[in-house]
Formats: sequence, C-alpha cells, structure tokens
Amino acid sequence: MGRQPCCDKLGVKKGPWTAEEDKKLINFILTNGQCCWRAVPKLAGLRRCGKSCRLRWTNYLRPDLKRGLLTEAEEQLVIDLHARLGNRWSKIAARLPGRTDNEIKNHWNTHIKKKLLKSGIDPVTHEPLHKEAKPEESSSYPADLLPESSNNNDMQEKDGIVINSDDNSRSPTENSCSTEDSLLLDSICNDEMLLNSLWMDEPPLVDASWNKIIPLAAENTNNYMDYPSWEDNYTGLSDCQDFGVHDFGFDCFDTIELSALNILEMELNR
DNA sequence: AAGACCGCCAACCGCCTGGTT
DNA sequence: CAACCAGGCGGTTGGCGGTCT
Repeated sequence: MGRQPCCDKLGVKKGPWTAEEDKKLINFILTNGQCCWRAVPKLAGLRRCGKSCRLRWTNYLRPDLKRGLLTEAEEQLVIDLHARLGNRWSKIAARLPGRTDNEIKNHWNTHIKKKLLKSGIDPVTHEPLHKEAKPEESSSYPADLLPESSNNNDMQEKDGIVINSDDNSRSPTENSCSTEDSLLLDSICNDEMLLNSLWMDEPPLVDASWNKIIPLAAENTNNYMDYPSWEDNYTGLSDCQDFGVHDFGFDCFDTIELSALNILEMELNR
C-alpha cells in the first residue's frame, strides 16, 4: 500500500516553472503568507502540486536567498558541519543564512566532494582515503579544507556520528576569509550552544527561514533587524515594519513586487 | 561547424516525522 | 493508540548550457 500522492496527479503540471507561475506563487505568498501548501496551488491558480510550490518557494523564490556560489567561508562551514552532521542538509543549511538545503546538497555533490577526494579525503567519513599510507598524520586536510573535527583529539560520538567537544580550539575563520564571512563563522562555529542545538530539536539561534521573519517582525520590529540578508535585499520592507501576515498586502507590495519582478526578469534574461 | 561529452542545478520522488483526530 | 494528513527531508534524475574533440 503506497502513500496517497500529495496531490491529484491528473492535470498537475511538472517540470520547469514559468515566469508566469513564479509570479502567481510570489503574489500569493506575499499576500497570504505561507500556510497549507496543499491548498496553495488551487488558491494561487496554479496547476502544480503543493509540494512543488513549497520547493519552488523555499529553493528559488524566497526573497532572502543568497545567489551565486558559496563563499570560501561558507564552503568551509559546510565541510565542518558535514563532518559532524553527515548528510543532514537542512541542519547544515540552517547554519548558513540565505542558503537552502538543496543548494548546499548540490554544491557538496558537485564541488566539495571532488575537492575533498582530490585532497585524498573521504567525503563521507572525512578521514584520509588511504589512512594506512600515512597513519602518523592527525589529519590529511589541506589548510583550506580543514574541518574542526579533524584537527582536534577531543572527539565524542553521538548516535554514531563524530562530534567535537571542543569547538573553540580553532575555527576555519583562520583562513583568508572576508570579515563578514569570519563573523559568520565566529558566530556559528564557535558557539558550543548552537552546535549542541543541532543535536537537540531546539529552535536554531540563527535561522534563515524566511517564514519566521514575518511573525517576528509583527510582534517585535527589533527582532526583524537581526536578519541582515532580508534587510539588505529588501530595504523597502523597513517602510512597513508593522506588517503581519494579513497586513502584508498591497500597501507595501510595490517594493516587494519589484523584487519579485527582478527575479522574474533575471529568469527571463537567462 | 557539429556532434559528443560533461557538469551543474532545478525539480521530482518516496520516505519519514510530527501533529491532529 | 491507531489512522490519517501535511510538511519536511534526502536521494536521484533529467534537461540545459558549456566545453571538448
């Protein structure tokens, strides 16, 4: 007995999203907020599966997403977190504001994996590929690929995954990263509590999920200032700080729609 | 110039989890 | 407590663009 499909397969469109569909989805989410993805296609006038809408939104249309390749620091952080967490892409993505699990997963599979292999490191275990060849080495990571967990002897194992009990020993920020990147890593990598929260199911201290921003902003505009990527990308939002899900309508929509249209324009120019 | 090959990434699929009834 | 449901997650695929021959 298979699971019921998440949507009626008949009449549901698949494949690449068109600019028109994107616009419909953006308009709907910005007007109504995120709720009940199953109902979104119908309400937004899309012939798509709700799941597909959610993915499109979280992986591509969300306004706080960063574009372009991961920075050196971000890559470093991904390697380090992967060494601790394994393929828990969503957990890893939660530590990288503006990045999605899908993006990180793709970047891992296409870039980082190869980089590690080239350096003689098993991307799964983060151990040297030919350990017996150089057993005296504590780590085979080159300077630019050194995860914290591999250069620290004080390791712990939890649920079969190696974690590091002393995260303050060294951070990847010692590499040549921008100040901004360094700050990001300092705030994330060196925070024992934050790393512990990766294992507990506590709300993350730094959470990139945009859907949390609107309610936060509605009850405390100071909190909303904690999300620079959002602010940077959508300065116009500061003009409507009192918005809530239902107030997030057409009065402040022009600015946001401009951003949405920018995305669509980018898409059309591709 | 054109066909073959390769890499990247958006999107899909199926399973899992947590909440609700 | 079981059944159901929606959302979330990770693995995988397929199409497209770039590079190579």
